[in-house]
Amino acid sequence: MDTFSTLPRPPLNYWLMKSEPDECSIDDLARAPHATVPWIGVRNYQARNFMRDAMRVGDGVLFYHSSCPQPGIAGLAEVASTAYPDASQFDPASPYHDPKSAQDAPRWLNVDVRFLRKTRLLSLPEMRAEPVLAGMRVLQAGNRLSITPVTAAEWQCLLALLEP
DNA sequence: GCCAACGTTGGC
DNA sequence: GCCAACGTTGGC
Repeated sequence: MDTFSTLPRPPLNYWLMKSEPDECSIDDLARAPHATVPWIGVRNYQARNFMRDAMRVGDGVLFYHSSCPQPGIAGLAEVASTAYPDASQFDPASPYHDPKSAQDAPRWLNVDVRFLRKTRLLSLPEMRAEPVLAGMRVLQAGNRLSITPVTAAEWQCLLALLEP
């Protein structure tokens, strides 16, 4: 019997995180140093709060390709850090520059995301065909939130669909 | 290019 | 604090 199995342990969470493949594709993530990228550029308070308040190291991440010819889930990743100030908000040369954010009170945060593996491209129509996934935010019309929570049931269903 | 959805801005 | 106008996202 595993002695450690009785120790209290915070449950992991699951997330879907959108990335435009022109900006950072699943292949870009795989090739990044340590196969890890800082998830910079989030400028939405709800998405920021997910990173700040709910993400833990080791949380599962569905890497989603958005605004591209074949939108859908392209790979699996994991949360590799807790949230810390997003440096790009203070860089005037960055498209993510926020002149209203102060150095001593950073408005925007990011976590690091680490590559786990590429999957086949799981398309939106395929996801819509699964009743278990019907409630996913990414399937709702007009959804713009770039980070959304995924339930354990949705996660299990998606992993099964992604089996090679 | 269209358009639905939704966050942000700014006048009052 | 309200709310109309505007801008952005993002699938189709």
